[in-house]
Amino acid sequence: MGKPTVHDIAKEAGVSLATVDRVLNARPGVRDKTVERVQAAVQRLGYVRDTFAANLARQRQYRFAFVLPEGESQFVGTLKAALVEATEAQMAERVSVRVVPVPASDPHSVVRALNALPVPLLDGVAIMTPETPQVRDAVARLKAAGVPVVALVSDLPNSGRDHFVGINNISAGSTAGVLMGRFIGAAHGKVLVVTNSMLARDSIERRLGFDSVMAASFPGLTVLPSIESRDDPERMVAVIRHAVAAHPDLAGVYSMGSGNRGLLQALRETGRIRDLTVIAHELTPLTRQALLDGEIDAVITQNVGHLVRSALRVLRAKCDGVGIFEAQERIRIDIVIRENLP
Amino acid sequence: MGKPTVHDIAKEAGVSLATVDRVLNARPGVRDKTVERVQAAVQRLGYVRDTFAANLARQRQYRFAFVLPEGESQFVGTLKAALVEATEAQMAERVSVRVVPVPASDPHSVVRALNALPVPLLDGVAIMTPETPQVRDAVARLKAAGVPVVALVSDLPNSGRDHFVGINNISAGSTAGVLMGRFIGAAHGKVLVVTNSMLARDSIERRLGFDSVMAASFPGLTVLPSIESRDDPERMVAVIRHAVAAHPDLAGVYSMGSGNRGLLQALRETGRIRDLTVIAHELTPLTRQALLDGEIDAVITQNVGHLVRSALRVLRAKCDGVGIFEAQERIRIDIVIRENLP
DNA sequence: AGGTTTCTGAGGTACGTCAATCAGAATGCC
DNA sequence: GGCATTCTGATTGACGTACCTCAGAAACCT
Repeated sequence: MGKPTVHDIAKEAGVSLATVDRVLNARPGVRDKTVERVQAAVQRLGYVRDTFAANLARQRQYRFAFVLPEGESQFVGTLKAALVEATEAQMAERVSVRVVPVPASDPHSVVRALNALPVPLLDGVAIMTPETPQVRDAVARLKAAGVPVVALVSDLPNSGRDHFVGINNISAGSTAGVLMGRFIGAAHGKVLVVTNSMLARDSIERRLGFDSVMAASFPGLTVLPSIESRDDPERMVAVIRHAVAAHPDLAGVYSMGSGNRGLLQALRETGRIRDLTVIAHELTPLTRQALLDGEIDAVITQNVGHLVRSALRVLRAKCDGVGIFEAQERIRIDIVIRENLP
Repeated sequence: MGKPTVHDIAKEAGVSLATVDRVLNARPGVRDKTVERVQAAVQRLGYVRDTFAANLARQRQYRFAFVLPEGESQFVGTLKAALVEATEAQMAERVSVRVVPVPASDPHSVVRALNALPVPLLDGVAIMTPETPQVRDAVARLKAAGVPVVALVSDLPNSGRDHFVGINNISAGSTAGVLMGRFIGAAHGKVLVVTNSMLARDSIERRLGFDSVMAASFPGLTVLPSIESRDDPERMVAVIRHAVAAHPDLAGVYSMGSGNRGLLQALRETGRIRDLTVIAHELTPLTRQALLDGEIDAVITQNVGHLVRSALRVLRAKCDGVGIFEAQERIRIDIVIRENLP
């Protein structure tokens, strides 16, 4: 015989359909003893709610908002593309997504945008912004309003967010460190570390992981203090030029954040890009080409497709009050070299 | 207003519901001109079939069989576990899976098992077996009977399988090669390559990729002829012991297939496991522990969760006659070191 | 015992699609 | 024009669950 339905449960438990429904949907008005009887029947028959039918009957709609940094970052661009692709594929499953661009560098605008979200028309929010106390408060407000919230790419701990979809950046930094040390091979040399901003949580954590590995496993390599480009390509070119000139024994460059365009351009100018071991983050058209050209040796990345699909799955699960399948939601730290480019 | 339904399409096209249904489900009995009218309406309104309702009404059942090698291989074990996990998660989506274990080394039994599949009760088959002409024929028979077939892990080209779920093993070998060369660092040395069988398609392809990279990029390193363990741990121990003794300048070991237990044990015995750069395939409890212990330097793997989920998605898509979302189904070649262990 | 509150049963409608029926319209053919 | 054939319309009943109402049963209080 086929899968058990609510009717079978009702018969098995010796109660009516209405009672089974009340128990399954945690509605009030059922005695504890009866609840137990129903749950026992569910167990015995191995009943699983038919999500197709349930979603149909419930007229469920998943309206999500993705709060993403505006601007021309390639990483955010690929993320958005993946989001569009994923939502198109899920349109048949009643998922609709609205992207809310925010100026990530202006905390006030971010908070204003978060507070301006049309809460009653939203079933979930994914947020990718730097962590500030005000953002934490805004997230807490969303949560209080009953809207599930996931942090995307960069975590918002202590904000009450339901879930973090992204990688462990300390591990990512350690991974970069090991590759850097082993790829350089030489016993001695200097390593340059660049990022757009050391204020971002990601960069701090990556540097932490990177340093600990370098200190522990490659004591002969000297890691220079972080250089910040502050989202300014010209500044990047200038500081790189200076650093390369100042350290003739420079062996590697670790780019922790965005701004790879300026970095690569600057390194090309020095004429030493091929001799250096260059490791960057996030696979984008730019870094992909640099990998193919042999300018970048390895990219540490997270699959944007997984990121958005995981975020959507988690938000849906939170809406349904269902548990999530942890193993599937763990975003891996991908190592990409020319040979395993996807 | 909400999403358009079949009723809206009917109104828009000026036809009845029945006609819309016939067009949508490619049933006969509609004039070409009317078909076009309906399709135009679908386009105009942006109608997308509600899969929840469709699957409910259709009483769709996806009954799949996974033909997997029997035996105690850790990789197959993790694959099975992932399969169980995935099907449990999809139970609510009417997917049921039966695992059919076959003695992979005996082509006749494999073919017998394939031919014994209860075709009328099956909606799709995933097959992970070595490629032989008889297997190709059996797959062709399944296809002829209208059963979608996907090849899993190891491809079955020219068999008419609908899809291959797995990695490009030439690239996997190249990836291993680059890591081997760069991790060794030294200009000279020997590299041992071991596998259980050089008859398997995977091993041949991996060796191909590995050799081409080593020859092109690391000419100082000498790659020794492949050693086959033939699934015999004792033989593995013996040949490893011999090889290590014969080549004092051995710098690395590349394990292309299974049999890592015997390999690690043999290498431990020689006392040189820490000095050697060891690269293996497939992340299993064994290789994971070896990574943590610093015995293996890197593992090239494919995520078993992705493998089975992709196989299930593709089979479902083939059943529904729907296209697949290529980007999501491309299985990546994962590089795992201690620091980015998932 | 009476009344009040808390549970439960029975029954219905709806969700969007599939699948089937049957009658009627349009078309093609001679 | 008559007839057979091919299309089309209108209608209906599933599918499994959600959610609502209303009446009646059971338990609880004084």
